[in-house]
Amino acid sequence: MKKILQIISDAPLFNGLSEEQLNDVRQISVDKFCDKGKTIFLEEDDCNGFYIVADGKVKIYKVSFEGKEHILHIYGPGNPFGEVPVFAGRKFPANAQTLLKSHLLFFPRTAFVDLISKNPSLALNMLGVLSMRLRQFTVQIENLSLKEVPGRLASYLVYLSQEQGRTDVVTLNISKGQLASLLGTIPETLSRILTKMNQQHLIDTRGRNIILKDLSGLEDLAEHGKLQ
Amino acid sequence: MKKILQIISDAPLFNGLSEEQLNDVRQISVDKFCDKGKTIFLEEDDCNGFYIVADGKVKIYKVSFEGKEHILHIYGPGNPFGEVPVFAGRKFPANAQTLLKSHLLFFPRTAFVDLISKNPSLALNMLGVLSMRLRQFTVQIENLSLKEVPGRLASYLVYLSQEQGRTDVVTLNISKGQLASLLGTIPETLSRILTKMNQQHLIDTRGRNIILKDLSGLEDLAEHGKLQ
DNA sequence: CCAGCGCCTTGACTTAAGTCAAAAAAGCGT
DNA sequence: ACGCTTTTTTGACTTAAGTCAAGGCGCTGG
Repeated sequence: MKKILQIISDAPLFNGLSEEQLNDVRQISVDKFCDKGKTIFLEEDDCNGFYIVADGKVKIYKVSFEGKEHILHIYGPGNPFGEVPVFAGRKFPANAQTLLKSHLLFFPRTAFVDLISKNPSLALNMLGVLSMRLRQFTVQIENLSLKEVPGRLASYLVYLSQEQGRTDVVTLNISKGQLASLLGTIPETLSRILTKMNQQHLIDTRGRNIILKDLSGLEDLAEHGKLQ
Repeated sequence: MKKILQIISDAPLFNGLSEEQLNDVRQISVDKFCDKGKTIFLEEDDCNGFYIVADGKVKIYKVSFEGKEHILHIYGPGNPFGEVPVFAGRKFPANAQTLLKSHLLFFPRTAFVDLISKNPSLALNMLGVLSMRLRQFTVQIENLSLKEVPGRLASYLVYLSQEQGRTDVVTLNISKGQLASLLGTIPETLSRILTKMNQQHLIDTRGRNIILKDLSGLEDLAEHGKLQ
């Protein structure tokens, strides 16, 4: 297990804080260990703080009335989540559950707000985090409403390629079922589209490894939003 | 034209600031007057500040490769927009255009960041604004991916009913074409669904006035996401 | 090595919603 | 009130993607 102070100082949210400020942050943090599949909070739950993933993986998701699930984010080490109700409204806007055995840091609301009030750079960091989220949501909404599923998948593959720094092959770090939910579709549809992309020599799927045979073709598809 | 200081002190973003702080805010604001249909900024434009609507109406929207438009927000007096790149990334994530002749206040990036650093309550207000936006986006994504168009329309009508404080009738303050774009669909589809809702005695459309004949039916539809 | 289980794929079918085209209705300035 | 534009509606048709059901693949553990 990494030292807590190390985890905190590695998190982008606390970037550029002084040793002393980092220690203040550490003081208010509370450890929380969760097994795989543990629900951390549910939409509409009252919130008294937010979390940072120290280790493991967490999904943030919405569920429809019929029980269909749409994954909004999957967060790994260093990522904060559940901050929205700290600053507005008090209730979580979505659900959170661990995908792996995880170690979380919990930051109580009032203590954290105090800290922010005293540290302008922490406030600016948090504004940066929320702004990045808004940017990502903007892209997600664009994808959902202006692109078809093949375009969304292509966007995701291009994103993975940048994320993983490779132009030849990418590795999915989630199951295809979860990927379908992240793209706003269902496993059957995703599977059919992967098959089509194989046929068109855009990619070559080898389980969770996807060989990018035509990256510029994928970029095109991500841009235009339609297959063929 | 309302006095600028009045506009500023009425905006939620500057809620609870002292007289002196409000004056500081005023000092850095720059007036901008726009005709109807004026593009304020385009996605990917470099940003050197954000805006608040003093008077008029502004749409924030994305455009697909084929030119199809999806409206993300429509903002009226008191609403800030274009804040994301002030705190992260520097480029606007979407486009902004006036829907009416409008009066905007522009806040230059560096001066505003200075102000925030000195005023913790301003920082917290801004965190609140961004958090509310994230909450709204979460709902939008839920609507787009987990509900069908009738469900989204019902949600919007219920929202309008709360907004306007009436349970009997609501008034659209945008055209049906714009509403279609806001709901992530096209005018033809929206028109057909309005007709269906009329037939099912959920509503009665009278131009831009919509009589809510069965509000609990609409709430049901908004929840379940399917018509019939 | 095989059984059993979850994950993924495939097939046949249904359906919500988009496209294209045209008509009807509503605004708007003169 | 008139002619003009813009917005909204309607109809016929196409299509992307969802549903339901069955089968295959690849694990892990006995």
